[in-house]
Amino acid sequence: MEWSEEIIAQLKDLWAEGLSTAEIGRRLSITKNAVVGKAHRLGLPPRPSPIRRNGSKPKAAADKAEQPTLTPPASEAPASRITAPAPSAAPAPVAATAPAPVAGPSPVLAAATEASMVDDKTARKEKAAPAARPSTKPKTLLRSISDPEPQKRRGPSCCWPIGDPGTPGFHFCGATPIPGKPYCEEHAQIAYVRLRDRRDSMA
DNA sequence: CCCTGATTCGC
DNA sequence: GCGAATCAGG
Repeated sequence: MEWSEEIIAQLKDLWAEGLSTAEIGRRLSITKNAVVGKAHRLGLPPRPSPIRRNGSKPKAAADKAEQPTLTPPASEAPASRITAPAPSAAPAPVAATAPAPVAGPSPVLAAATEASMVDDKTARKEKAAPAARPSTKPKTLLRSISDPEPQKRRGPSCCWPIGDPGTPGFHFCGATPIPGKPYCEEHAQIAYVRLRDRRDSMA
């Protein structure tokens, strides 16, 4: 895997957005392990992990246990864990039960509601979102998120990866993104889709 | 079972 | 440096 600057930028971006490692991996056509591994090497902020690895050492490395003569004072900073709503795991507080106000052009709520209903377990087998990369599904999905700062320099542009990262033809969408998001409206639709249906719809 | 992220360790 | 294998919690 060639971790070009672009790819790394993408990784950081997606990581900062709170996407799951597997999700990021899917987007970049790599495995989640690669994502996690790279993220660690990059020193990206760890995510709230369900597990705590200690005590049990499966294989080797059980010898270099600890250095008793070295105990740096734990001056840990207050862990400010932002509860960034993971798009693929925790849909934003969209109006799930609110009947979409038919009055105005609000496909947003409708779509969002629909997406919210698509709960895992129940619909994961259903191809509710066969969204691949360059898909064009007229669906608007917005997410309430305190913008994680997409790009700063120059005009923001959609950074949805087109093609496989690293390959010659690879490029980013470049369209004007939704405010607060790294993707344009078109790609935000498919970017924030849940389910792993995507994986077989890719490439 | 599915998901998740973290760590280890051979390459 | 990389990431599959593995671990481990939900």
